[in-house]
Amino acid sequence: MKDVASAAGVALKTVSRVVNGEPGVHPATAERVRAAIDALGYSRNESARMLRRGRTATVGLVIEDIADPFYSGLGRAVEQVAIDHGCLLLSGSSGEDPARERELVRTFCARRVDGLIVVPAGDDHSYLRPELDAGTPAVFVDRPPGPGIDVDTVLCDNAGGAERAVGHLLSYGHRRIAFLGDSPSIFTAAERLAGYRRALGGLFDERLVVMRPPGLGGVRADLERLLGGEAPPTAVFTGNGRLTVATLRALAGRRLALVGFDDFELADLLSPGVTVVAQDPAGLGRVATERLFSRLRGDRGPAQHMQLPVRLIPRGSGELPPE
Amino acid sequence: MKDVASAAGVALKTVSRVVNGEPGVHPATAERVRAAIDALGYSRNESARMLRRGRTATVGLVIEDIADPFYSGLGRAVEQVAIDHGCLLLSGSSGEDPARERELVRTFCARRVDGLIVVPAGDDHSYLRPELDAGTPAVFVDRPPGPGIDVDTVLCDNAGGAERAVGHLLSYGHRRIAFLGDSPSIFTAAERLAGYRRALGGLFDERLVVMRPPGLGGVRADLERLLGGEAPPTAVFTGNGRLTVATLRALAGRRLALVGFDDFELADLLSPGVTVVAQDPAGLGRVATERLFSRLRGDRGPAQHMQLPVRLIPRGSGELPPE
DNA sequence: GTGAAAGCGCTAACAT
DNA sequence: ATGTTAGCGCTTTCAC
Repeated sequence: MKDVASAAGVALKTVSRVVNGEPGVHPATAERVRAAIDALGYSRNESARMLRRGRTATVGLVIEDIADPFYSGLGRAVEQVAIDHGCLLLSGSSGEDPARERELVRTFCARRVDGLIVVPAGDDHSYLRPELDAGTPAVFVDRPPGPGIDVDTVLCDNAGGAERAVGHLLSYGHRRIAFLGDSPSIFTAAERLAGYRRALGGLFDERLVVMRPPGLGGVRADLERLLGGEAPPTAVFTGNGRLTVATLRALAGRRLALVGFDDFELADLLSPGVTVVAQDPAGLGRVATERLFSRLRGDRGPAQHMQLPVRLIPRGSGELPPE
Repeated sequence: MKDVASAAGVALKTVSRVVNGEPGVHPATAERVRAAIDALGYSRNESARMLRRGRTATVGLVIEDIADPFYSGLGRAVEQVAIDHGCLLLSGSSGEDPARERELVRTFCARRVDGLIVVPAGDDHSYLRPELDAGTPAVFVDRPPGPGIDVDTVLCDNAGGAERAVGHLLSYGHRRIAFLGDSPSIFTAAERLAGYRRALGGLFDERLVVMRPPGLGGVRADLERLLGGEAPPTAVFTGNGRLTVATLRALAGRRLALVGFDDFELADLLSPGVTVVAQDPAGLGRVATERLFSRLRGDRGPAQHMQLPVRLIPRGSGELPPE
């Protein structure tokens, strides 16, 4: 920049004005400066700019795993909104590990990101208190923060969706409906269990509920046990996309009514097509990031808690009759 | 930091030493400093550190679309290697738009990323010359840079894979094998066409080749035209994952032998299972990023051009006999 | 073992 | 319309 200034025969500040498109520079001078910039291949050092301005034009995104289609769809939407606001995205995967989540948030904050979008892995977020107090806004997506942290949240209607899924199966005559859910420590899994239970009412039978992390081996064994027992289920409700896929693999062609939470590519091409309760991952990301930017624009109102609707997509597997 | 120093009754430099774990600080002093840090909730300002050190501990990743499973798998691997080296990831999607690719690279360079991993969208990368000369290493993945830019590349064996795919269909008795590829301006599409052609030799018939961007409408029409013509193909080779899926949708259950380039989730659950030539997206990302870090470690050798193998996974659709 | 001073490259505030 | 000065928060260099 110093070089550009002397090459153009102006002061530093004038170069700064030209680079930032600030008014009050004579067109001829501006032209001279631009020529010097091109000749020297100068580009503004954003590190210095950030330091001086106190803003980094960066949003930090902590998600579970960018390679998971649900989260990559969410991430893409976050990226798009960030770019629309002139910000770049610093991202990291927590891999469902609270310590890693915390480490990522810490690192992002040390880099002074302007704001955070977090899909939390843990349930203690007291470590965020200082950052929030220091004015770094955070929006939690897909899952809420632990107790005592009152930030904006954007969730989907987990319980309602589960209720719809199970209601759908009930309406097709099923009375024994199993639930294969993720670990109950995960917020969404617990919510979906609650919706499942609410829909079943008196039909609820805890022997038909299995909750544990996905993994084909486990799902296969669980399914064999359920189907081999006395009074086996005639339908199954799977609590997330990975469990749905694992269940389809484990079923290996056996016909069993199934509704899954989360839509996934090719669900329509399987036979039968897989009936799902579809969330809108991109919508979650978009709404959350817009919320973040309205905080960055100065919104100091109380924390907002938004819930996005889900929709049931019948494709065949959820409309199979009992036995 | 100033506050920490005065709270602990030491100089700035001593705080700096403690924060960075540099030797030469009395344990008692260090303890006092650490106490002050905790009390004040201090955390090092990385922007300032970056400015001073000239290194940002950040890798820039430019890909086509983070929501595409191929690229999100690649991105995850890049992230992992970056983290293993203490770096964070700044990422952006180009959406197959050369201008956007260039803009992302420019922005990343202005932020002084230590290095770049690029899946290029365009074929003119002369804009990278100044950055490369300035010492910012770049590794191109999945597709090579345009002419005149000699950087490390990590590609997969596109032509060889296509040859394998078509050879597989030939060995099952097919003689009229169509190729549905992406736009020929895309490097991988052109390479796969070359492999297809090489495998067919004298059987090559340009009327069986359609190359254009994916999109269900187009694929459906192309397929109808191919299958409705005189001497229709008995098999089809699809040039990437999206085209494979679009083709499966367009086929809507009609049996036609098919081998696709790129593996995808659930390919094994369709009936018949979809035979594919599988790339290793995570491998591409990992190898490329390791290459980048060896450059950052000071490797000044000539540009390396790596090629990762692909493997054919027979699942049924590629083993269907003609008609 | 510890500290003082200079400066990374930029922008904000205040001249001119 | 343009320039000068100070300083963002840190690390580096060199002195103690």
